Amino acid sequence: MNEGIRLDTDFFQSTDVVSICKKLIGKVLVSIIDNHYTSGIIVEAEAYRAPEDKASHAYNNRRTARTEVMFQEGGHAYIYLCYGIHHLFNVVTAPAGIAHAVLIRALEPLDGLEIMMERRSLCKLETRITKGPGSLATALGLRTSMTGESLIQKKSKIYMEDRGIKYPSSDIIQTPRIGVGYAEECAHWPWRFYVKNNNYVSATKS
DNA sequence: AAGAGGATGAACT
DNA sequence: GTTCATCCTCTTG
Repeated sequence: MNEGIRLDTDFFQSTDVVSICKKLIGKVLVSIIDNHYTSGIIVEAEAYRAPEDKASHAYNNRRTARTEVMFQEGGHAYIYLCYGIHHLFNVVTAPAGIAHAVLIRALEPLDGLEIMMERRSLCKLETRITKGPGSLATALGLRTSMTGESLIQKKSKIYMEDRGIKYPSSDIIQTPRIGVGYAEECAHWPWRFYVKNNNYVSATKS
């Protein structure tokens, strides 16, 4: 399992969540859940920038029991349930009080393939193992009950690291976000980044 | 107390 | 391309 350099608290404190989002492409997301080590390269992610972003759950600095963790300082996990079925994993960014977050939308799997296949009920390796935010959360064993967990502490069960993976900037594509059509003028903001020609990037609805 | 709807994915045709 | 599974959170009364 090829140790990399853990992303520390400084990485997540910038108020430029779009830049952080772009920098996360190529970083590795690791989880150690139920004693299983699993990881994958982040190949698709989206930035959410409250208070002005209508697509964010914390739009207009709305504070509820669910969104409260988004106001914590950068480096915490925000995991919530979507459509009653899917657990979606985000990293909170910016200093405390600023509710920015990055949604991880797709991974290229690295470690723990067997476990991930089992969690996804696959008998052979298919790209859909970690394609799409709900899929990757299932593959890594991430659940809404883990929302608020720190990714920074040494004992963290969820964290990110840099293993020196780099993509040419021409291979990092920037587009509008997926599934946020309700967000009016914010819907077309190009805050989604993904790796060109990567098979694990989720399909875009045309 | 009740109801609507959502940062989706899978299995269909 | 279409349908639908499925349930938590927030809003309203």
